[in-house]
Amino acid sequence: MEESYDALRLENQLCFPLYACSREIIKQYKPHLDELGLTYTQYITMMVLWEKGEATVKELGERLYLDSGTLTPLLKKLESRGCITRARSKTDERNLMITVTREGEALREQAVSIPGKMARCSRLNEAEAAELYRLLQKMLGK
Amino acid sequence: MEESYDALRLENQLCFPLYACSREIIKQYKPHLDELGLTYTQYITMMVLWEKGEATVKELGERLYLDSGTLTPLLKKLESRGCITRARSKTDERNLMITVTREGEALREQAVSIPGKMARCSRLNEAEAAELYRLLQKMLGK
DNA sequence: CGCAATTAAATTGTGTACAATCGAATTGTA
DNA sequence: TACAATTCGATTGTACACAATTTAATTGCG
Repeated sequence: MEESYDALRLENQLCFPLYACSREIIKQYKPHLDELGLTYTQYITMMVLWEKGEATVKELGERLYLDSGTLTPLLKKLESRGCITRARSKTDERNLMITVTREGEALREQAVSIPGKMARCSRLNEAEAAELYRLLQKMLGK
Repeated sequence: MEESYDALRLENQLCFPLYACSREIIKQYKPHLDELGLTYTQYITMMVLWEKGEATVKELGERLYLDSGTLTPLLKKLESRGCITRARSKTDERNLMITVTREGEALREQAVSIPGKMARCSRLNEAEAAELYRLLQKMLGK
């Protein structure tokens, strides 16, 4: 009747350190993002938009693995802050086009120093970070 | 005036794949956890409790990197489902002792098959999973 | 063409996360 | 021993996440 519950131990899960690590690092971003008045999710959304200039909600969702239930309220907040505009596409009104404003572009200049600050306090060296990146991409099927 | 915003590209972040990967894997747990009526956070909480039999809210928080703002409502739900009991410690009333009930213990038998099911659909081989685990632990300062 | 199927966002409801604050119990020290 | 400081959990408020449903626009097929 003695059963082994070893597989159920928290230390034997890969998912838990992934989940914990993700949240811990997002916490480390917070003081830097507070200076810009952005949350982490808003920050990665702006990253996609800074890179492309504009994108539909659908494209943002595919890139960030987020759905409209998360993005719609988040984008409305970014709009009310003046960082982006939201407008239906002329050619297909189902699509909502998100565009970075001048004010949103200005925020980019403040954001550009953040990756360096974060890299400096990482516990991994460059090779380890690269390997971690590779494994995560593989896990995501990329 | 030409500036490099390369560091701000989503592909150049370590945090984003970590965050995306964590959420994608938690989604893969969902159909299995639905059968037990547990959310992912409730599942890892039960994992700690199954292992120890009982723990204070503080101990759970340290182990799971969660605070009372998250744990208090979650534990009340687990209590109302009959999986755990919540009782103040006799020796120090500030501590709330969480104990697994017989019903909570029964859930463990259903949960024990989950890690195997999850491992089988992973895209990483055993060596890669071990290396990923090591890097995440190092990142967490463990 | 007409209309069913599909698509894109928005909405609704539940459940985390987490910062900040509060209140009760305990501890350390003058 | 008073009492300030600390500790633990609960509460409040904001912001995601995400499943499920709804609404409006577009597409494709008979």
